Amino acid sequence: MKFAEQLKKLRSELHLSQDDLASQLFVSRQAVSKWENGDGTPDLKTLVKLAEILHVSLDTLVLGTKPATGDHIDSSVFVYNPTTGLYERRRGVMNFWNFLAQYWWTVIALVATIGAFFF
Amino acid sequence: MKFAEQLKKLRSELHLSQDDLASQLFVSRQAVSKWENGDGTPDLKTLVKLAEILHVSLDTLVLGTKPATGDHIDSSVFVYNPTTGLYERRRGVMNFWNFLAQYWWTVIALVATIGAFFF
DNA sequence: CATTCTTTGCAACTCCCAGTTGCGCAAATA
DNA sequence: TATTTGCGCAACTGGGAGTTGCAAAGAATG
Repeated sequence: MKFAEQLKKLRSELHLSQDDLASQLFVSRQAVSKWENGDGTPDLKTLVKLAEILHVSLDTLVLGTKPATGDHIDSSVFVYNPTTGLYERRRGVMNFWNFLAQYWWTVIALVATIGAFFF
Repeated sequence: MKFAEQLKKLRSELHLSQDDLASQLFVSRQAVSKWENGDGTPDLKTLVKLAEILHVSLDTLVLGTKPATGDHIDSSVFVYNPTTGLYERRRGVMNFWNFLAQYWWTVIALVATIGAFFF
């Protein structure tokens, strides 16, 4: 059971703060602190999200063991594009404008909906 | 999250009763029943023991998949800073809600601004 | 140096839910 | 028919997962 150390190690390797993790997991920063200090463990659902964020298998995250090498695609790094039918390397950082480029319709809908309240 | 089905499947494959599992895990028989019916999840410590008894990896038990191969650092989450000479963290892929979590104030401002046009 | 900002740990509290006990119900098995 | 095995559901309880609040050590910034 190397979860605590693994978490701290993997998190620092990604240059993430406890706060960064916490916000992505929708828990408080102190919760993450407890996990790393062995003062508690996350629930299963959160644990799965953690493994995704840290890009490791559950076995690596919890036990610190290296998983057997396989030849399948890591879904956390590649995303399936239904249009092309291919696995494509995902984008990196998404800034505000990248976001708008992809979700402009959502924003419009949001504005329209909220705007409706003012009439 | 296929834990419930996986547990039931793996257990029956080994011809074990819920009672058998429960006694090995030092929990009540009904606890195992809840897990299989999706009415709850075991704690992390118990989960690890469960994977051992069932002779499967945590990923197989929880996700129904083989352990991920990509237990490596995703270089796309780093950017090189020529000034500091260091690799610094940058944010990964954002989904809609992650975005809102960080830019909710911007969205509010945006809505307010656009809304002003209607008055 | 003084002053913020960032990152983290610890104490105290709340309350949710994992686990328990108890009961009932089908199927086997004798 | 009785008995055993295997399982699910309702009701309850206690521990701990998560929270807020406070404080400290470094790192920036001026």
